This record gives sequence, structure tokens and C-alpha cells, in this order.
Amino acid sequence: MATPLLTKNQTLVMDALSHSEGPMSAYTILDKLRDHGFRAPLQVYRALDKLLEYGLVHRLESLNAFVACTCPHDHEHDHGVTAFTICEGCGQVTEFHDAAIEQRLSALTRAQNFKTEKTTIEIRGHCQSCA
Amino acid sequence: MATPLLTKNQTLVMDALSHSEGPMSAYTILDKLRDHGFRAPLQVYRALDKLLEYGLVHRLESLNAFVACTCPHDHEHDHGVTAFTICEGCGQVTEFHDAAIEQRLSALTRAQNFKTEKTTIEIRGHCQSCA
DNA sequence: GCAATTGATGTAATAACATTACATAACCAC
DNA sequence: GTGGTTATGTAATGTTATTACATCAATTGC
Ligand SMILES: [Zn+2]
Ligand SMILES: [Zn+2]
Ligand SMILES: [Zn+2]
Ligand SMILES: [Zn+2]
Repeated sequence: MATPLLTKNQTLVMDALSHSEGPMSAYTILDKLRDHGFRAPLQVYRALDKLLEYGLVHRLESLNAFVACTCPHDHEHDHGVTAFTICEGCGQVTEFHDAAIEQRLSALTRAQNFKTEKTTIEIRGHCQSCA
Repeated sequence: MATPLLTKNQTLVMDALSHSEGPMSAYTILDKLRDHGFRAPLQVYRALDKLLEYGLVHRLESLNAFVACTCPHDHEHDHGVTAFTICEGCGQVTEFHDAAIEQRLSALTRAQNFKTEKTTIEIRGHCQSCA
């Protein structure tokens, strides 16, 4: 599916995430958007749901936070497995993709007849600068 | 480090998790242990912190829940990378370990000079029975 | 045009998950 | 037994996410 045009709220949330240095929680996004008329968490969560669905945003499960996708591609096709390094020092998040990991996980899940719907890979630690 | 003897509260939480079919949230554990004198979330979170430290329990980030470790070994050495399949249908969680995944992730993080402290791999989907 | 449907939005209330702060008790070393 | 450390009890608060219900806008079918 091609990404549809974003609504006003979706655009506001997307812009907030795109211009952010690092990941933001839903409530942090809410605070950033109060000047633009946001009043309640649900406005953020609803926009995030769509942006996640379109593949424009990723959720970091270990942080309860969200980041804009940094893939070069146009989001018209599936991401496959997305992985992240997350620096505990500076908060920097780096998204990466690796076919070898994907194939290996696929082989392992196939072996237990498990049907994968979503894969989370998050690596917490320290980046080069913060080591 | 050898696993020290567990305190009363740690034992209660460990037993609750061990005897559970699937993962439990901290508040679910609290409810199960009210008859044994538990009154507040902190009693659960403190016990969980230690059990996580000892490697007897794992936290599932994508569920905000906890499971007893199912590794055969005696927990006297490091787990390495732990991965989970999580069935959305029946809640079944399967823990597994794979050297190939571990080595590949290690190579990828080394390439970005990232120092890994904790790796989360969680695969959501449907098990054979629930497919 | 106008009813019916669908998707998006606004608002309030509540639920679910986790931590801070402070006091007390148990344990161990000396 | 004094002092240091770890474990515990309790209350309050902070953070994250959802439910429920009303309203509004765009689209469709007639
Ligand atoms: Zn991406
Ligand atoms: Zn850093
Ligand atoms: Zn384990
Ligand atoms: Zn299942």
C-alpha cells in the first residue's frame, strides 16, 4: 500500500519526531504540540498508530518511546526486520537492517512452526562517544 | 557470581512466576501474592530486580511482563543473548538462544563501535496451535 | 439535495505500569 | 552492642496507555 496523505495531526506528530534528536515518549510529543492545539494523549496515540502502520515511525519497546524511521527507502514496501542500537549515555538511536539476522531468525521460527508478525530487536549500551 | 539464596519475597515472586503458564505483569504477581502478605507494587518490583540480576527471570519489553527463565543451565554463567517467541493467541512464550544470531549482532555492533550491555529480541506472532 | 457510512477529531475519565521518599527491621562484621 | 549494609513496609506520586462517548468532515448512494 502506498502511504496515504497524512492528516493534520499525523503531520504534526511526524514533524515533531523528524525534527527531534532522539526518541520521544507520547507524552513528550504531546507537550511539544500543545501550542498547536493538542490537549490529550489520545491525539498523539491515534496519530502514532497510523504512522506506525505506514512504517514512518518505529516504537522502541524498551523505552516506551517512538522514533522517525531513518530508512532511505520510500516506505512503499515492507521493512523486514528492523533493529536498533540505543545509547544509554546520549540517547542516540541507530536503525539498521541485516539480511543474515533476518534469515537466521526466519529459520529458527520456521523450525518451531511459529508464524512471525513482528520482530523487535533492541540493543542497549553505549555508543562510541559515550563508551 | 553464584546465585545467592533468595529472600522470602524473592522466593514468593520466583515461585509465582515458575508456576505460571505464561508471563505475568508486576501487578498480576502482586495480586497473586496478596494472600502471602504483599501489599504494594514495590515489593514485587524489588524482588523482580534481584531475580533479573541473578538471571532467574526475564523481562519481556513488548509486554511489560516477566517470565521465569527456562534455560536448562544453572545460571552460574552469563546467558548471552536471549530471544523469545510470544504467541498472541495463547500467550505462550518460548525462550531460545542462538550463537549465529549472537555472533552476527556482535559483528554489527562492533562495526559501529557500539558497546552492548543488553540485547532484546522478541518475536510476536502465532504458535503452531494458534496459527 | 440528503441520509447513510466511514474516518478523523475532541474531551474526560480511568486503567496499567513504575518510581520516589521515607521509615523500620534484619543481618553481619567488628 | 555499635555501625554498616541489605531487605522490607507503606504511602504517595509519576509515567504510559486505553476506554467511552460526543462531534465533525468527507464520501457514497439514492
Ligand atoms: Zn525504518
Ligand atoms: Zn552515546
Ligand atoms: Zn533464560
Ligand atoms: Zn499460541
